[in-house]
Amino acid sequence: MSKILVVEDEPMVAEVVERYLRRDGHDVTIVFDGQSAVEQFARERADLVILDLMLPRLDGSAVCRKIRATSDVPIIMLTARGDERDRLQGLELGADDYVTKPFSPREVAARVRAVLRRTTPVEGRERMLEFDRIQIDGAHRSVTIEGRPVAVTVREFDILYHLASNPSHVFSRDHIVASLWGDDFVGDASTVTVHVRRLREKIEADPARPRHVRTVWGVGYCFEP
Amino acid sequence: MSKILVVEDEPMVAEVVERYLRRDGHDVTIVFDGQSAVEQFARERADLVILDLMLPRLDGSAVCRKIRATSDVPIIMLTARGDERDRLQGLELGADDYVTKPFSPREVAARVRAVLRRTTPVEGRERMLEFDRIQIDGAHRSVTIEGRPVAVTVREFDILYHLASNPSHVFSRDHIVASLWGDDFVGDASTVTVHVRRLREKIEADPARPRHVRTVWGVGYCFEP
DNA sequence: CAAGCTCGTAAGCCTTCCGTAAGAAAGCGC
DNA sequence: GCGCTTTCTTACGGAAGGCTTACGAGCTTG
Repeated sequence: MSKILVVEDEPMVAEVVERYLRRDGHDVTIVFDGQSAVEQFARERADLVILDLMLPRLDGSAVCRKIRATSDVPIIMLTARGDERDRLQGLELGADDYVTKPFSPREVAARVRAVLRRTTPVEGRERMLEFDRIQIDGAHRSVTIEGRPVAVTVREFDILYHLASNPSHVFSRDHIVASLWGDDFVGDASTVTVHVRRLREKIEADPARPRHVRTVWGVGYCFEP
Repeated sequence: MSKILVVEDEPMVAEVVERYLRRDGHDVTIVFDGQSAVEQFARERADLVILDLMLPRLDGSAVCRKIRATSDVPIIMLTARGDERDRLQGLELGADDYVTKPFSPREVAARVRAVLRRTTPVEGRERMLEFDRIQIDGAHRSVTIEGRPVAVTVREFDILYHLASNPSHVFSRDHIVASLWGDDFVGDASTVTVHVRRLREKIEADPARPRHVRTVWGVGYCFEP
């Protein structure tokens, strides 16, 4: 989904944050000190930066300034405590949001979603996904295969869109349910199976040997162009 | 559904939480102090731990550290508001989620569902391991050899990934079983042998003379790029 | 209100995978 | 080379996961 650079010197913290962000479908890179952060960002622009304030070699505020000198990338600061001075400093430096330690990784993931929603103008849910054989129009919620329009239902579209927005990434049934139905859905994840079945019936040439919506045994489904 | 260990010294709170979790179909064990928590966890691994921070005998952060030393089990912390936050600081992010008192049991149950949903689908390691001849993609759970995709099963992938994440390091069969199946696996370690055999059949040019997954006689297996 | 969709659930079937056991082969010490 | 241990190889029954189908509930449409 988005490329995120995490700058955090505590490996355990970095790893947990990474896990949660990956689970949201992001592409995560981790560096452990300020100097590496600046170099990594110069080498490959990220869509969002998560930046610890206390860092070895080059501290967070300096990193923030250096990045801000060349980019408007959204930055989320991790500050040591609920210290007002840190917060102000962070916002002054041009951070978009801050999270104070101790924090739950879940909270960070939520902030990331919020910031991305804010900074990625409407594009998120209405992208046009185009592949050789199949086009998926997020704005019109329509699907065409080899130029032929195909009628899919709401659920079918959501699943297809979700899978196709990260081609060849494997999503478990549970993940799909959580993403599309919400965390409070009480039902069975096997309902996804049925929707996928019906979806295949419509978009696959041979539903028994699916080409686009693949089953990864024991794991979940993935979309292949 | 899942085995949950609740560590909470206030019997009434513990009981209410238990009732709600049982209603979700979980298997609940309750202990009332930190020392018992560690012992109980050593005796029988839980799928998730709910851990009060204020505990007699051994406090929550110490319990968390002890558990974290041997396991990645998801932990949800119960913390009192305000004054407890400082103590959490030393704890950093050993926990996967926090709930602050006073809380509704309903909320705890919801968090449990959310955390389990996040942690159940295949462990969160998703690094890309790239070598000259072979690439192992943790996110896609796919393996390619000389550009050719190879279909491997869940177990085979887990073993390969585990070996390849430490190239040239020798892992004993028992170690592999413990890491991938969990300590409570009752079966024989020879099952690893069979999986390795099947894996070689897929990724080795000459399975009888393996190049990547080597046997170290009397010790175990190791991966060589 | 009837007809038509869509959705979620349940049940049975089928495929794939897993763990075990048992004999064969290979490596090691002597 | 000989006995011993460790690993390889193979086959098989059971388990787990996925597929398919059918059906009833809820909604929309005519």
